[in-house]
Amino acid sequence: MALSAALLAAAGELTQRIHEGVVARGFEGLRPAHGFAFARLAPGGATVTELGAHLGMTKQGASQLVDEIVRRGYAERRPHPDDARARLIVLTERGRDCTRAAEESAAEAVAAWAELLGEGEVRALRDGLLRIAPYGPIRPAW
Amino acid sequence: MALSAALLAAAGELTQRIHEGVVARGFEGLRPAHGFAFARLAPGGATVTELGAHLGMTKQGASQLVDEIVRRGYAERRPHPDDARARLIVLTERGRDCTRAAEESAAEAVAAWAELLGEGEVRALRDGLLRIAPYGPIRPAW
DNA sequence: CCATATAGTCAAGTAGCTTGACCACTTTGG
DNA sequence: CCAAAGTGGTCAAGCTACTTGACTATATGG
Repeated sequence: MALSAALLAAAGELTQRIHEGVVARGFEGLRPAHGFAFARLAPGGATVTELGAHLGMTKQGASQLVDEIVRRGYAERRPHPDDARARLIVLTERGRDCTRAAEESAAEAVAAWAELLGEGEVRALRDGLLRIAPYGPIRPAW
Repeated sequence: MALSAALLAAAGELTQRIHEGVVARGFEGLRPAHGFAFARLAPGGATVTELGAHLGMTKQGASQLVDEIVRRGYAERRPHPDDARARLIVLTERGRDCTRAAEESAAEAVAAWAELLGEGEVRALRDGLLRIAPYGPIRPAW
């Protein structure tokens, strides 16, 4: 098995585990894509257009995604402090709870790997991946 | 940035690069999901049901995907040698060319990483990921 | 042989996007 | 200061890649 196949398989596995962990902690009706939205919203919120750029989709698509998470109580639309056209999307308390749940699930998955590989090798993995992965908009893995 | 985020970002980046490489080599109208189908079909073909299980979708969904790649000349449906109900989906010559193009693109991306990390570290990355990634059906990364 | 299971397809429905049109507000520059 | 162009957001319609449900053809096990 090649590096590329292993990487994609590991990413798929991780996504699945995070999602299962989030559901197990009582947050339903969410898809993995929402997690990336939450991550972008968590530090201070974002506009719909910024969110769309981050997720690699149109602002209309992002707006629909925001509709969903607002309807489920994870976020809310506030007037933007500096621009009357814009709205600042911010997480609610429930949204922050859910974000923490996702972080815990991710940490759990990584901890399971640490048992297989050992702490040192996990750190090496992390460092290698960090040097590979560029910052920027999220891309769907497939 | 955490390991999990780096892993997902690297996987997204890789998928994007493979896809770009495949397009650059003249194979259009394909999505990343098709690559996983090709990988399953390459060694001796598979039935629609097997393909669906591998891709984590229903047999109807897999059948529609097969319709597409057959229409574009990448695969063909043959009678199954042992079971008159079933059909064996096999890659055409063009399908095998496309599979090779994808492998080349993946190798190119990995080679670029090797320049950043060095051969040894890439091998370490590969080994670590292989010990993490289980075999089994493909899961969408999100 | 007959009952049940399995492979595949057809048809209709759905979710999650896209594109296009539009309004509200902001920025730019003469 | 104001007109023109740009930007943020939404609404509506359409599309695509799936899903579920129903069905036919073949296989399998008692």
